[in-house]
Amino acid sequence: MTQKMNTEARREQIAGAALKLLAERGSEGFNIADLAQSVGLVPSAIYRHFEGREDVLDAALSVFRDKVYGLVEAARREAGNPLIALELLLTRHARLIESGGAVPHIMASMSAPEGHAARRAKTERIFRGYVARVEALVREGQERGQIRSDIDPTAAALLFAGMIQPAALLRHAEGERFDITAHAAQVWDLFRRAVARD
Amino acid sequence: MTQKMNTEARREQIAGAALKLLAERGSEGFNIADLAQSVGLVPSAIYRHFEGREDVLDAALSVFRDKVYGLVEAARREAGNPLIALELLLTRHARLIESGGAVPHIMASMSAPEGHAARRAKTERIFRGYVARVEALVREGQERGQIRSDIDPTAAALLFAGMIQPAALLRHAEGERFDITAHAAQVWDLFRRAVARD
DNA sequence: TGTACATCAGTGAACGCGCGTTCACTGATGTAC
DNA sequence: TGTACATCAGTGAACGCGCGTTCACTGATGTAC
Repeated sequence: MTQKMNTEARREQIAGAALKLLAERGSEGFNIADLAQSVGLVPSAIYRHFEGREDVLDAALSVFRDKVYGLVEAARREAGNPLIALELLLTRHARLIESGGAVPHIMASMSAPEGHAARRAKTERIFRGYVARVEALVREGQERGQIRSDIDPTAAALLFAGMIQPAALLRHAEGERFDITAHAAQVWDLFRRAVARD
Repeated sequence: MTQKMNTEARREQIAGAALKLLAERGSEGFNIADLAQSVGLVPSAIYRHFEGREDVLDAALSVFRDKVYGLVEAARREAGNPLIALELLLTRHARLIESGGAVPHIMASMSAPEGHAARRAKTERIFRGYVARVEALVREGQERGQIRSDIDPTAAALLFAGMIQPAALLRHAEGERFDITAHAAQVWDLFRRAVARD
């Protein structure tokens, strides 16, 4: 028998493993049997800690949310100003995708209309929260005079969010041959030229 | 009994209906029973015209490809110059999403790693073909002096592809309240400023 | 133009696989005395 | 510190539903004569 763990620790472990599987295979390919195996358990053991598949997905989404929001916070904290924070954030997104984080893929897969309505709603809430945080950075940049004041912060934030999305798809398609970090740098130049003052 | 049709006509009809369902529900939510019902047939009748579910999805992807490539061609043909062609293309993407075309959603759903490898490969090929066409427009713009020559056409094309993607997600989340056409106009301003000469 | 026949799209019942979920049981862990 | 007991995480067999797929049959359509 696999080593026992108290249910809180197990929940966290399972939710983390679920997010990893989700990134690799999407919500359609995600199944309880593989999840259980990835943490060294038997499928039925999952039900000691979660009510069911949907409950696991919900927990994985929470882990995802904390991770992504944490990325924004870290960038804001570490950078001296909003524009550099955005650049740093983009670089880290690129790195996350490179290491298999598959952020856009998770977003798309979880917000797909086939799933439970609650799951979709939560995914969309997470996305809106992300956009709102980027928007706040843009506003701050405007106040500090780094970003042109005639720009709509929402539009800029959505453009920012879209910068890595297509690249992630290409990355999947072409694998190693596609250099996502180099791409991020080039697209950042374009973005900067679009929004920066001067 | 439903009116008989020759198999070629039925195939086209079914493939079109499949694409519509795909846009509404994603590949996970797509099932043979609903597809059959949407064309007024019984599930088993689908197998008169297709080898199986995967074959239907393949046909739907072909319809999708022709539709999207057709959009690019039309924009190029109707516009006087590359920059206007891109603007026109963006507007039409926005309109397509508004009317439920769900382009980004189909891309994401069909390229998800859970499906048949062949299906994923085809989706990625379609996407690359799309990017290549936009890239060609960018190059043409550079030759004509409309677009700055120090810009990497691939980066510009990928940025272009990303412009409507996040908006599509928000559109799903917020529904009518989110004006995708207005968003497209704002983001176009940003894009134009990033790539246009002067 | 009318009749006989072949073809083939559409039907509905049945099958079977995958997979999420349940349940009675086990045995490890930690607590009470 | 040692023993008895309660708790609870982990197990494996079994169930059942959804859904893609098969198959023998039907009857409409179009062609040959």
